[in-house]
Amino acid sequence: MNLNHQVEKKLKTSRQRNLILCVIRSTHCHPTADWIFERARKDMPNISLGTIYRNLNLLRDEGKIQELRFGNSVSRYDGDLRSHYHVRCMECGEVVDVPHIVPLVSSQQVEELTGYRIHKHRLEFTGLCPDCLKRLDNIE
Amino acid sequence: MNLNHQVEKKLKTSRQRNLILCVIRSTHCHPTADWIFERARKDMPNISLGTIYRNLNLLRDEGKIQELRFGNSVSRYDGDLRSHYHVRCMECGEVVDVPHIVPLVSSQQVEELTGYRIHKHRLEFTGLCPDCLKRLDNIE
DNA sequence: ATTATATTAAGAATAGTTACTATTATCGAT
DNA sequence: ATCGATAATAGTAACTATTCTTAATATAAT
Repeated sequence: MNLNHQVEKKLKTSRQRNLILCVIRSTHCHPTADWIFERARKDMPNISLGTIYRNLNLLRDEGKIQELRFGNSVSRYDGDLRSHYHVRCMECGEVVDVPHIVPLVSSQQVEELTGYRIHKHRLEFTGLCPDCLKRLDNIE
Repeated sequence: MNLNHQVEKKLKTSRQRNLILCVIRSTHCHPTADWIFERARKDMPNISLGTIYRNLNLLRDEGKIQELRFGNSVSRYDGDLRSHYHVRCMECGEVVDVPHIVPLVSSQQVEELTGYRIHKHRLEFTGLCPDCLKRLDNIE
């Protein structure tokens, strides 16, 4: 839950964690843990899936990557730390960034309406990507 | 994926499914499958958890309930079909509605920027509920 | 270099959910 | 009311994504 009133534990560097970070930064595809695992083991054949997950959580807690969770269960990760939104295709599952959209959401309004202290919000769009749109049009 | 070009299968009524719908409509707490299970078995002691899940999916596909998926994996369900947003407490997990907020999001803008055909969007807020806020203030 | 501690690989464990199977309930047509 | 077709059920097993455990190894501080 990391509310900043606990002492930060010093992380030792590890080749595995560095590799994982490189893998994430080298793609724009918002990869899943499994995708990262497959990619990482090309460079380091006996890295383990547990190591992937543990370090993804560490990197997320350190603030070096973003974890994206969409409706359908699997986590995806993003090396782009800037706050931005995503669209996911309901057919093929592809996830892409929504560029340059201004956050139109007033957290302050929500705080006034609910009494909650708002820390963040998530906005995600679901629809059909251009390829799937075309493909489905051809079928009908 | 239900894109409306397949034949709808006719559903038969069942006491279990009716009960599940009643349970969901009788609360505003955005219950989880497990909560619904515990509540339902008071009326129908040997209803099974599989029945709960199967019917939640059926009711969702029929459009009679909404499935809410927040970051942390467990699904919650909502009998209120009107499009509305939610806030979730990062401490206790409570989920409440954000009342009367107007959807400020322009799907059309996103379509223009990404080429996707947008079907829906999800907006959810995360923060601390009034109770947890107070409790945490007392600790410090 | 030695010591203390963090990190690892491997695999078992867990949580939430879905699938399978034999039986029972529902529904439309007689 | 009865029949035949098929959906729904309870109970259980299987599955998937993730976390935990453990013994061995790597790293940083002395």
